[in-house]
Amino acid sequence: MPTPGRRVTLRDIADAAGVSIMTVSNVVNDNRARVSPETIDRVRRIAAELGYVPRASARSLAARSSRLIGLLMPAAGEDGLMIGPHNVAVVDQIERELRKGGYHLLLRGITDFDEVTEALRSWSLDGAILLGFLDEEVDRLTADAVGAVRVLAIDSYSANPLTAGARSDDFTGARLAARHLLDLGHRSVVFAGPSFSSVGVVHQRFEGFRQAFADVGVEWDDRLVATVGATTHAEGLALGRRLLVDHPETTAVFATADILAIGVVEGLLFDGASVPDDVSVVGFDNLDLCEYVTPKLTTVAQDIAGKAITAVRMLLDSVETGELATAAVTTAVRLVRRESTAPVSR
Amino acid sequence: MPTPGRRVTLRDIADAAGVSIMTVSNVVNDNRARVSPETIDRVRRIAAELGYVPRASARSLAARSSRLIGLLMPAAGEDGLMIGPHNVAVVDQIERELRKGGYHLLLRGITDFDEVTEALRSWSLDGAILLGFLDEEVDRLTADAVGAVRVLAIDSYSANPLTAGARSDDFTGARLAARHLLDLGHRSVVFAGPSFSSVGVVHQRFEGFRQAFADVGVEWDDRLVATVGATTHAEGLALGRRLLVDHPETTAVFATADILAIGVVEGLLFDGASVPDDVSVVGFDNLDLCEYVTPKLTTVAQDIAGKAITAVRMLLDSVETGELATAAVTTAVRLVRRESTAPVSR
DNA sequence: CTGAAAGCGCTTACAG
DNA sequence: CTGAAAGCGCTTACAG
Repeated sequence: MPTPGRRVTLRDIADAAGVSIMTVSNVVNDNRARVSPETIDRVRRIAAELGYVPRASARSLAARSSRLIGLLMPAAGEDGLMIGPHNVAVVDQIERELRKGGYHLLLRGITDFDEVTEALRSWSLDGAILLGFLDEEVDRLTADAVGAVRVLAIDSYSANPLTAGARSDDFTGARLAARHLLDLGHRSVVFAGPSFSSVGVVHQRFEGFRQAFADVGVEWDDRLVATVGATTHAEGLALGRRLLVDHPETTAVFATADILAIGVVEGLLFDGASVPDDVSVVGFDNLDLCEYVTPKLTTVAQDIAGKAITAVRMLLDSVETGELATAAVTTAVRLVRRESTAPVSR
Repeated sequence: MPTPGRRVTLRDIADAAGVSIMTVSNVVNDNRARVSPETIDRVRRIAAELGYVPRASARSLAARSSRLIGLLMPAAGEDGLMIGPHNVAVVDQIERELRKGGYHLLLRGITDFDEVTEALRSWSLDGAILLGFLDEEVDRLTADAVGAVRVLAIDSYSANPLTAGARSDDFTGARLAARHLLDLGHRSVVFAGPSFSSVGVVHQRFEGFRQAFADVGVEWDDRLVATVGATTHAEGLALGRRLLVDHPETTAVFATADILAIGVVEGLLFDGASVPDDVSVVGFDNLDLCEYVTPKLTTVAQDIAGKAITAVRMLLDSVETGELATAAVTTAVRLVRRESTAPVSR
């Protein structure tokens, strides 16, 4: 039983076992080679009896390593930080993978990118994962700013060598989606997504989309880009409603996110168009949601778990070996055909 | 500029400013009364120049307080920890509210409830929030297990005085939903939800549901309880498909979660029934998803943000005053009418 | 208003 | 295989 009022320390165990503090430390840290088996057993038993839990702060201070990994995400003032189901799945996987490796996760919303330095240093993080930042923000991260903390960005196309991480094969995903529509006979295909000047992911998807047209030797009309202010259901809805007004010849839409695609579908239906009979729609992400809506959404599936797990492994490798990852790792994507796409009928 | 290779400490600032470490400490911690204005200015300036960031581990070790709050959630082996959009919204709000208060969030999945003790102690957490545990697990938490850590449970009906937290008014929510259906003329209303022997939230919803029938003097047939193994779309779908076989007289369903309700709707539609013409369906939570499905789901809206913010405030109050909250706080709910409910037609 | 000293609980060379 | 000592970077009484 722990002494009431005070927590059990190495000292208590050392006294009870008649050994030095450092021997107890060696046992607790599994430096087996340095202690005799009998001592290990005795110390172990006493530690368990006393309900010993090491103080992470003391450990962290003395060892200059915290086994603490930060997960940093942009946080808008009032909107909070989870920018939708995709990131939720990523966070989920990251937490589990870290826990498996004996690390803890510090979750931190970042309002101003300059807070990153403070966030990285205050808890002596061993490493940090950047999720959801713009490439240009990631670019700005200097060796000075990160100090000894290993940093890795997910879904980033920044060339910053400090942050090489994991991302999906966005180029191929969009190419598959567009090719699917082309194979169904569609030629007037709208590309719907946020402005991609600063978002590498969207830019890659745009390039993959165009590549599919080049692959089959079809000219694509640049005017069929539909830019949305944000990747939201509401923006998709608005886009869907004006789509056949702005571009009456449209027979298909590729949206850079499921949530956007679902809004587009609803907007089209709202004004009497039929999906997929009049217009086919393809999304990106393969959220659970795709199965719940009518028609079920054809989309590009990312291997979110694979991406997150890869990121964590890269980071922990880097933390444990001291070496930086040399290049970003790309995880596979695949097309998932459902009910929102059909052969062109016009 | 920080000395390369070594982080700036109080010592560095003290030397540069020609004062003692503890004076710097006082400045950094805003103990203004104890230092002259000129000294404060000088120390501040030097600290900023040097890019000083306090080491949280050293601070935590010395001060016996960490400004670190744990968020503990059940984690299934392979399924990860986020049990759906509701908890996501809660996590989001909690993180922001903690950050506003100058605290950090440690996110931790719990595989075995006994890990809670270790989780609470290792990082010298100032407090912890329990999200998604069973009442019986919360019941088991002893003063010994929590030690000096303030603990608070969200959505718990455990009577454990150590964990009094915040929850929605589940009773009233279900009562409103059932009353809505009764007002539309429905009498054969199925109650669909997980087994509620051990889940207080579901139990409360069941009681509120029955209260609505009592309110209007209508007898409710106990056989209309449909128990699902888990609150998932798949379980809802299966339930929806067998509903009119098992209970042909059913004209309405109240499900304890939106995701379940949406599955039920799809199951009903799949077998040719119409929603709401043949069967009305009401959910619970008011997820964004309710707006995306067809028909849009009538549901009970929880004030998720309010619940999360209340929880954080209660916890920080308790941490800062040293006093335990005396009772759980209940946040308001309201009925949101959409397209999945209509007057009874049979 | 300011400082010297002790201590928070651990790990890390180093010596035996 | 085991231990004494120093130190990680901070805060906390205490004394002036």
